[in-house]
Amino acid sequence: MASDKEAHLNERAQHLFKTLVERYIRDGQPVGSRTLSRDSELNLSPATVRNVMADLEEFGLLKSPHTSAGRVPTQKGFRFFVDTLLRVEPLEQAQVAMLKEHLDPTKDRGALMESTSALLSDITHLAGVVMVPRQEQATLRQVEFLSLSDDQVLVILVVNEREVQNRIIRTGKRYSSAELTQAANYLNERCAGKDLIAVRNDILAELHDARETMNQMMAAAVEMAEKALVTEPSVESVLVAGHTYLMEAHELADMEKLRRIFEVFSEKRDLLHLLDHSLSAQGVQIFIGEESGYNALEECSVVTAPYGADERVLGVIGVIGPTRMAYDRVIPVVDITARLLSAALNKQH
Amino acid sequence: MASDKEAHLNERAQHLFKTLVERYIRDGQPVGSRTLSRDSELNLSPATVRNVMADLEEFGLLKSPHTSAGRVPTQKGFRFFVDTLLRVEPLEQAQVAMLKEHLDPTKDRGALMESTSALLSDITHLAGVVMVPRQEQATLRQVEFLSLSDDQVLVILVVNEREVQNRIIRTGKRYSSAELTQAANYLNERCAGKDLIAVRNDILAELHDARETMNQMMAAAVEMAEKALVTEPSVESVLVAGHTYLMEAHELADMEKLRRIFEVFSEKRDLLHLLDHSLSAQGVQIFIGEESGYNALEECSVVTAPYGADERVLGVIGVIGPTRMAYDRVIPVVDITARLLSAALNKQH
DNA sequence: CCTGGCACTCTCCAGGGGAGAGTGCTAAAT
DNA sequence: ATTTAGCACTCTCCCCTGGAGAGTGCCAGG
Repeated sequence: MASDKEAHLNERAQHLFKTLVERYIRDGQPVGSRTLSRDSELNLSPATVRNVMADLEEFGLLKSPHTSAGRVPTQKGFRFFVDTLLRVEPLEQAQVAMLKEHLDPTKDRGALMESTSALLSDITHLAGVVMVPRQEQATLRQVEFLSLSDDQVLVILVVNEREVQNRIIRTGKRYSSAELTQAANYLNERCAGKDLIAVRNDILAELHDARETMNQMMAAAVEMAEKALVTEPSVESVLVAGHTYLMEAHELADMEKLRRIFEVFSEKRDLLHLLDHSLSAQGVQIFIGEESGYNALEECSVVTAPYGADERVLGVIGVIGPTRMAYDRVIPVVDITARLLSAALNKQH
Repeated sequence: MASDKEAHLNERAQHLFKTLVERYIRDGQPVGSRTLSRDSELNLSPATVRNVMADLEEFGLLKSPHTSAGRVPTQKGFRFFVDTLLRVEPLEQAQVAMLKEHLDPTKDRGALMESTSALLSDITHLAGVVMVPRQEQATLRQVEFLSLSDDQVLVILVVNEREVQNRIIRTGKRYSSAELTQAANYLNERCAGKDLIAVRNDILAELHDARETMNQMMAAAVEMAEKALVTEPSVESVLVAGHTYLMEAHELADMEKLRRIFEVFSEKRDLLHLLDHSLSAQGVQIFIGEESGYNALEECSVVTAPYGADERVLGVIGVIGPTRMAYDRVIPVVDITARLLSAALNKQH
């Protein structure tokens, strides 16, 4: 078993492997035995280092691009490095302060999310992504109806204290503005403070149980609430910033590869699906290469962390960059940013 | 004078130039005398064609990448081609139908704008951009206030019939929800149907003229209206779609050029500024290469058209792609799309 | 005024070394 | 038994070269 063998990697091999990966992350070029023997402070001859490297290659942690080109970590190698060798640097105080300043709880949610993705990419020089809260976890605060034309009504929902959603629904008949106000009042009294899902279930139950006993006003309220709440969460639920940083990455210089990566960014569906995996995780999660499940990202890594408020997970933030990224710096950035974002959201009451 | 000389270009030279540009737009490769003599149906020998080409080069309409590589239109050449030689093809009926279907007036404005940029890029295989209406030209329909915390109030503005804006303002004191409702009623009665700018001016005038005679309620209304309306128009006022198409363009294969172009897309300010120029134009406008005023776009062309509703220009749509683009197809697409978008917006009452 | 012919120029590509980097293996040293 | 030095070997990279191909400019003749 490979994992057996890994367990048998002696101290020295691990140390050499670690310095090799660190060197590779710095320079982006295959590391040879001579370089490595100098870099590691073990005073070993290149020949000895070569032997160890051969072993590491055997274990699948290293590979060489070609016969005489030094060695490069494999994906498995990066995984091993991240899991057991990596020691992250704590974030500089100045950067924490900077993050705090920008993640100002008085901003509305949209602005907070924008700032977050921009911050992530600015600090890490990678692409920053933010999955914004899904609507299901939204508490209704107030609802407002406004008649537009014959059969169209504009619905304004205030949810989660400071977030406004609006949508246009088609109703069966024309409602007067008095009727609309009444319906809104009815819903506000009855449902304010409830989760949107709960509201919807209530409404459907009502529709089913008491159809005949409903008065005109309730009927209107029910019809509109039902229509307004079935609308799916807006697809606009992923933000990407700074993808141009990826164009500087030497290992992604191939236009075709890059195009496929950018296409993942445009296809928000895929990105959402990817971030979904991290929703239930505890803290920072790392997907190396193919682990993300997307061919287009086979030379990329994704570092994510969930964020939330009131003990409830709301969404995921993260960073996408070449597999060869400075994990020791990126991980704390994503981690702290998620915490500060959560804190900001928590203060929004 | 160059323009003098251009005027003296005889029929034959113009014809040859036109076919050369068309050929170059098709293939993207320098056109030689032999090819051109075959392509033009003039039955001229390559040698004759060469003489004409030498003249055209003299006029600055053509240039050759190097001694033995055929010729390519210059920016000036493209300008001449577009201005006086180009004959646009009318759009296929199927595509018009497709556009009509997607530009459905029952969508809200945001969705319409999204669709427009997506359609532009899908049809032309270039980057589609849409400048969304600036807020100044917004008619207030209804306003709503909601108390958030001690000194924060959520303001919801319904403008232009079906568009909802919201922002959070800080007030000097805490208002009760009764006060807020009163203030909202006051404003709704007084200002519904007016332009936001006008509303703001009204409010400021009121503040100045009658400070002492104002009652409590009016004071609240005025304070909030003032705060709510000074907020600048959202920076989110440019949409870009399909920029990955540019990665397929052979002449933009250089990563550095491409990065600079993509940076223009990210810096919405620049893009806005560029589109601003077209706001006052009548119909389709074309910027070739440096004419756009951005170095990053020196190998690109921009084709724009303003759109609007009720005789009023609201914004600009357009397409950005390599200078070598199929103008005869792109121009009508941008033109018709702008018209259909305007029509859709007009129907939104 | 057009055309055929011709010398010329320039790119592109394939092939050939040489330099440099790095490896694997073996045999000696510790 | 592990480490090391030495050596042959294998790649890539780069530069050079030479030939093929494409296209040009110019000139002289139709």
